[in-house]
Amino acid sequence: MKNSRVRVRFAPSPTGPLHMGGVRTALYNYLFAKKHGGDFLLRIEDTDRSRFVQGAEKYIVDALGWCGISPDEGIGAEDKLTNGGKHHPYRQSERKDIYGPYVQTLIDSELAYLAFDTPNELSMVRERAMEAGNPNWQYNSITRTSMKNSLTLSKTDVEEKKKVGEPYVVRVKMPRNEEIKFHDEVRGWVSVNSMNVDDKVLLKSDGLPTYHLANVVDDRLMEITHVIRGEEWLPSAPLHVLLYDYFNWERPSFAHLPLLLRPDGNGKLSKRDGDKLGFPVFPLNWNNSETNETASGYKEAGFYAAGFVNMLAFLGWNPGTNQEVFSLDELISSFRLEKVSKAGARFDFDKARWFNQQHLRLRPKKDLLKEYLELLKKTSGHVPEKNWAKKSLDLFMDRAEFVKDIISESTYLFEDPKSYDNKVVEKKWNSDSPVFIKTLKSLFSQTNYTSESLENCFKKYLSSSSLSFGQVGPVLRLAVAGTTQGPSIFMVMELIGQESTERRIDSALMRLQ
RNA sequence: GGCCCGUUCGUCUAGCGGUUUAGGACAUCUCCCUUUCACGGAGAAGAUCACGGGUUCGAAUCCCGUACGGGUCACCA
Repeated sequence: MKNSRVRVRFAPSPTGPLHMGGVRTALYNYLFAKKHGGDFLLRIEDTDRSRFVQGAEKYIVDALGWCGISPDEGIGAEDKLTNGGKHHPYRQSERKDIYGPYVQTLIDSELAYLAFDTPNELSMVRERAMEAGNPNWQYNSITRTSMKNSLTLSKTDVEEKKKVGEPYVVRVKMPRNEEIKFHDEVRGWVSVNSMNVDDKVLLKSDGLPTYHLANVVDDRLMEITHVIRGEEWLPSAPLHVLLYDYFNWERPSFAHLPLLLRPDGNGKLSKRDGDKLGFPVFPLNWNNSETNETASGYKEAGFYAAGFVNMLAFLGWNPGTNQEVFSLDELISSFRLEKVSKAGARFDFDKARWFNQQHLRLRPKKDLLKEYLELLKKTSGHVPEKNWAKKSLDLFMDRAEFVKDIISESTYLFEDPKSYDNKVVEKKWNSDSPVFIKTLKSLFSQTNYTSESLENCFKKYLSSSSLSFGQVGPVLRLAVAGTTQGPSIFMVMELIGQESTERRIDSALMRLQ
């Protein structure tokens, strides 16, 4: 497999929306594939029909699409390749019939066996073990000798049971005492004694394979060269590795990624955290059709896909240089599995916002202007003239992390102040103030309403009346904008124009008397 | 609890035996710019590299133990 084309896969189960941890796993897979000129496939692992959630698969495809990490093959790649690719179907429920023969070869070579124990019987055994002080009963090389399976039952009994249709599962036969070793691309050598891994179910009684079997068989069939997945799979990796050996297949490379942790450090980030933690955990909004609640997504929160992806990439990976702001293409060329860290990473929303700010500044002016105008229209209905909008964008974008910040910071460009900042009123507004702005209003009316001449005019007034900027500036700003914050007041006046400025001054004179 | 994985500033991390008075970024604070707010610039504070033993002339870097954290123990993925 050393010389073959790199092929990786992201294989989520459609049990709900994909959360940011899942997106990161997909991202690392994608980056690795693209870095090596390989393929990134999306396979849906829907062998557990009881946990199937309507709309989840579409959500996964949409979310990856938004991030710009669309699959080259499989689900979501139907527009690129017929049926998603030559290894179709890519939905495990549709591959149901593929697994049988593989299970049979294992049974034939006595590496797997049939087990007739009912779920009820099993839970009773577990319960009894629990009472006896064993909290972790396992179906393994020792206990299987006293269970109802094809190893303990006679051949005719087994045939009889099969004939009458008694449900059974197929379990893998784990060796009694063997070191199972494999090399992990991020952790180095990992070794587990087979004693500690149980006789996992390979084929369920409903005829569908479990993840363990399906994942190994499909990865083989789909020619996957590198299995890159979350650390939660590390404990079952020895089983998967053993399965490759049992089938006599060359093992793919494995890489187990560190988990995304909650900001408080207590456990991994999970779907259930929803918005409880004060930030979205999903890439896109997700409507839960049962509860009719919406969990918020990064896209709708105003994040750029590029910023979101950049931020995710740095949660557990670092190029080893001081560069932090990366485009997708830059991530691809810099990505190396060896630079993935081993420890879990706590998510930090502040840093996420910072990444977005960086990407906002990287945006082509044209695109940013378009986004600004669109959001402006959507939120307030204002449709300003393009050149005018360009100026206001220039004025306000420095202080924004998101496009929506530009809108909220610049509302007074569109609407006369509804109220005046109380602190400034108390501090700066006095009996002289009305005279100042009344005079300014008439002086301004005799000049061009451009920031330059307005400012000149203002300064002339200051020197001729021996006034300081501090006495008059804030008062003017208060009257025009209602607040003391923001960019140059002369630029603001230029943008809102003479009529509006004079109206605001008059209004302030009335309301602040 | 068993097994597995991990542990460098509050957070993400650089570091892969000597170039380290442990570097960067976010957050925090100070100053400058702006008589505003941000942006920007300069700077400060912040990590005895979890702890204890080794190995070595020399360890954040290698080994062992302990502690702590996380993951996982289903006919779920």
